[in-house]
Amino acid sequence: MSGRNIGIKDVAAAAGVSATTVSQVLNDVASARISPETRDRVRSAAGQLGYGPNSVARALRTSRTALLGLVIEDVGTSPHAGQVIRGADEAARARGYSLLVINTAGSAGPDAREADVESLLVRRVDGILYATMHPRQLQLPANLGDVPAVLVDAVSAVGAGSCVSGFAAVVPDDDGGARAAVGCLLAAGHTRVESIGAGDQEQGGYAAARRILARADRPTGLVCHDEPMAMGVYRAAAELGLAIPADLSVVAFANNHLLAANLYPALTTVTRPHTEMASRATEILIDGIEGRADLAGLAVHPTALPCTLTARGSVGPPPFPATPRGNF
Amino acid sequence: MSGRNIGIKDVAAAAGVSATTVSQVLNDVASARISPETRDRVRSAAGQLGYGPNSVARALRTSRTALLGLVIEDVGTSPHAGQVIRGADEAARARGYSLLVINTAGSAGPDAREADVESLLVRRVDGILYATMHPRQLQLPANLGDVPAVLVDAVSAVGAGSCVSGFAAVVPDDDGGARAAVGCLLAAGHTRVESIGAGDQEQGGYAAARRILARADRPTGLVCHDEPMAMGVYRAAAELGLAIPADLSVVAFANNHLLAANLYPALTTVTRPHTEMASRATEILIDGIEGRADLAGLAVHPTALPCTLTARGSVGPPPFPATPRGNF
DNA sequence: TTGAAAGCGCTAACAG
DNA sequence: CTGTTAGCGCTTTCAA
Repeated sequence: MSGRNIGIKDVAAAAGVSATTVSQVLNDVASARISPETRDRVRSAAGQLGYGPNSVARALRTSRTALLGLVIEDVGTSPHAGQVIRGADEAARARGYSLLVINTAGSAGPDAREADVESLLVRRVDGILYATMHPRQLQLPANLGDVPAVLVDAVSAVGAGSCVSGFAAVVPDDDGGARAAVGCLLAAGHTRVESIGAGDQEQGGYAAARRILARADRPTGLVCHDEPMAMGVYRAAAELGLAIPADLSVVAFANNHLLAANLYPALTTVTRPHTEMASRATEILIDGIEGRADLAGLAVHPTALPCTLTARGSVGPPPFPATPRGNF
Repeated sequence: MSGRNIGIKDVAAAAGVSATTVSQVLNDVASARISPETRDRVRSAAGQLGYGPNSVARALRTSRTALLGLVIEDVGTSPHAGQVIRGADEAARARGYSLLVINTAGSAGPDAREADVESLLVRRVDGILYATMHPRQLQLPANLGDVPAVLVDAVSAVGAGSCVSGFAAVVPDDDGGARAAVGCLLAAGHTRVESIGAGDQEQGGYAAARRILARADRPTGLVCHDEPMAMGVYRAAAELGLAIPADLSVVAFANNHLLAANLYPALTTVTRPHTEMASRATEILIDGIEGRADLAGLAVHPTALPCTLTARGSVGPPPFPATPRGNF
């Protein structure tokens, strides 16, 4: 029942004051000297009537919408787009902002990207979060510069090196994540650790894993760059008679909790902090909008957030003696 | 450079006409009689100046924001929240609307849900899409009724039966999906088909699968209610020496393409049409907002959209003779 | 300590 | 065929 159609002047009438006073009381205007009694009267009248401000009118007047645009790649395909949205939503809400979300194809060209941003600018968003699904350099749409903007998971191709025209960015500390992955294998006692990655994607890493694991000097620990690879490794290991983790330990960069937890053995993962990156980026953006932070200054170096190692069942001590068992 | 700060009167001045004329030309107002020459002059002036309408001012004037609220459960946890967002985004954009997205915890109580909706109402959204992550009856927040609303993946607990207070809803045709799942097993020649579902969730269905597959009269085809169960079945089968699909065929309700495609053998799935449900719901909602459809009328029966069977590698003909091999 | 007045940019009656 | 006028609900000088 909260009256969506009663306005400031209804409250004013009910409280026996002017609209100005209502506005000042309800917005806690610092410079306004208003007696405590009046304040009470206004507030209770507002409460009584179920008054809620009309954010559209306010936006028109102040030219601030408290709307944040979120451009996000491949929502619905990528497993972690949702985490980005959640992080941004939480942080935005905590500071009184709302999220205008727009999906963009990872494959989209510059024109389409510019149109996506434009559709947010038309809405007069106060700022834009630009999230990509894989950490990378990005050719950004030119109109992104029309409002404060922060990148999530990507760094500006333009800004790299030339500190001047870049955007503030929040990225995962992949190097640290890789160190953590290798480190957990070393800590378990492994000495022969390899990684299979970007170049080995046929059949989700299965072929590469077959090749690697068939070698006499095969590694006892493997770091995978994503989930499909880990699954390929599991399959290859099973076929070669190698048990995980008894004969082979596996760690993977992965964000699909559902998958990692339900593999057998459950997959030890390094996860990128998508939710945190998004909420951090959102806070930076809002600070920038509100003049609490200098976005241009922050653009010089991206903010890197640590990845998290989640130990599950796929890492154990190396076999000893470390002789390949083969497929008998 | 599209001038975000040049207004209708700048265009009017440039074209030598009044603001009214500009507004009418640019909005193609049907009742306006304006000469073609004037129209041209206005349009080219607008183009020249890079004029874009101020949607905030327009919203204030017309009390229509062209904003749709999307309340969505467990973004970031659920694998298909993204698909819902994508479907809604596409449909909304196609009709000139934008999406205000808000995440809500699946576990949230009525008060929190009401607050979530309230935060959208404050923004003066023209309508709300309310998406849950599992098809089910739902206790809806009371204030959802304040604007046109359509449910995605859920039906109103209130509206069930009593056609009066319900909301229009778009749901998956799970029955049809189940028939398709069973049907593809029958078509492959199976005669002993079972399903493992809601009651068997410990260890993702692994325990249930062990039990079922150990029986002498074990089924040769299994329908799983979700991905973790399918993974549990794969594991149980492997341990019991049952090959998929030679000894056991598996179909699962699943939306995680990444997972299904990378299991070995790849998992045959029945997928719920989340993207289509969302875009359909969005269209219905917009039709309702624009007076082209009667949402109350649609509330009587939810719109059910068909699930899709994707044949991958986990279904084959049953073993013949169909004798259990056991674990020798 | 409070109120009157102006105006954000736009649209919609109504007059010409 | 086109322009004038009013006003959406709010904030913000400025004056009282």
